[in-house]
Amino acid sequence: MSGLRERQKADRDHRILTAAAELFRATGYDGTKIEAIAAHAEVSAGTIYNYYENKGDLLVAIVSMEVNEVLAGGERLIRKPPRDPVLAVEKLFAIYLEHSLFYLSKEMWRHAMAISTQQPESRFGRTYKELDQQLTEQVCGLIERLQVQGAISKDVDATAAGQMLFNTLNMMFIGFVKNEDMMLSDLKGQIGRQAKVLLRAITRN
Amino acid sequence: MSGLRERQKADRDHRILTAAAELFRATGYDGTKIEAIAAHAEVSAGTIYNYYENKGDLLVAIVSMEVNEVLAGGERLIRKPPRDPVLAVEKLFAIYLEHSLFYLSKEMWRHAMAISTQQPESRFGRTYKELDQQLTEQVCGLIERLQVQGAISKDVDATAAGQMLFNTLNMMFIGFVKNEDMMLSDLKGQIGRQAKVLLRAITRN
DNA sequence: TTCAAAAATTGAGTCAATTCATTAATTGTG
DNA sequence: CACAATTAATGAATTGACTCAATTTTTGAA
Repeated sequence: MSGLRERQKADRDHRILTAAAELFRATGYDGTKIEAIAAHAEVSAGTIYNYYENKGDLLVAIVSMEVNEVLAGGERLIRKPPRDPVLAVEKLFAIYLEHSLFYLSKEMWRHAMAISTQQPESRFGRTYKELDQQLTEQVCGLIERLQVQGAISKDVDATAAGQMLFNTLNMMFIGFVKNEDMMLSDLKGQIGRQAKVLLRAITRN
Repeated sequence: MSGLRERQKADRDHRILTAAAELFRATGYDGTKIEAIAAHAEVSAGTIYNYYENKGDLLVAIVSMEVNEVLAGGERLIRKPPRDPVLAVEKLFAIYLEHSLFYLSKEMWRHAMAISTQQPESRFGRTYKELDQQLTEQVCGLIERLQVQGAISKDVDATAAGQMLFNTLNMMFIGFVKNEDMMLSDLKGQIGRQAKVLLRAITRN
């Protein structure tokens, strides 16, 4: 198999994605013309549409990389989480947040979020939602794990608590990417403060 | 000085806004061409741009109406809230949610949210953020009120709790407008479930 | 009433994403 | 190797938001 055609395709795909990632970062999402990506990738504008449905679709590939790496990191933590729920959640969220700007700029995140809201039924929207769900499940998983370990009361609705924590993270993260001046440390502080309210209330003492 | 010019301006503004609201609802945001709004309002496309910065700007006027009416409703409740925190929050959120589709369709909400994310520093973005903050403050206000009334423990960080509750509402509402099949009752159920986790934990017994 | 300044409307023009008919490259078969 | 079928690249054409120079309307001072 791996014929010339397939190699060329993979190569073009890679060139397009790389060019897009570079240009989005350098000149912003709106500031990056499809023609510019095409020129950078040494293909024609039309060709890009053979590989991606539309401009926004180019983003989802990058978002997916980001989130998948973050999920893997989270999985490692959950295997043996800190006993203290506040600490455990803090650590999980730190993994998420510290990786969040590795491939994506704040501006790119803003556009990714916006598109996923605008078109929840597009390929982009569905993929984004799936990634979100995986993250939510991971947080719920941590809460359950802590319940099993006896750190959190068994009476608590772990799924509801996990969702609430993830929602809080998500909302604050949205605020973070909307505000260019906000630092990662500010964000962590804000999330920590709110998560504590819930976690203290459900921690067994 | 209610001269001819001013009356004409107010009239045109009204016609444009009405036309936009009608067409957005009927044919969707993307499906509504500026030319169509102009034709409906009996002005030229160019004129619309003397009244609104851009297409999205037309949405913010509608969102503002919606949220301002909702805030007024909330204020009335807070003056004498139900003693039980779960009930009080449930009731406040019900006011918000039941009004939410009065002027705006789900699709319009999706676009409003998307634009406010995409361009947080635009007029639209800033207005949207302000409305959000007012709603958050109202929820925090309710929690404080319940603390004063002795229904919620004084140890609790009322602002953090209020923000967390509003974030939960907001995230679930985003999910609601992203899912055309979801009913208002489903949404209320989901929010109630999550809010209860926090509220039960901080209610004095 | 007249008319110059001020304010507003107009629609043709620009710009960039996306589409699609045409052209070109690759493949597998005889 | 030749060549028909398949697959993919191309760029000119389309579409729709937004701009702006030209034109029209309104104002109010003389």
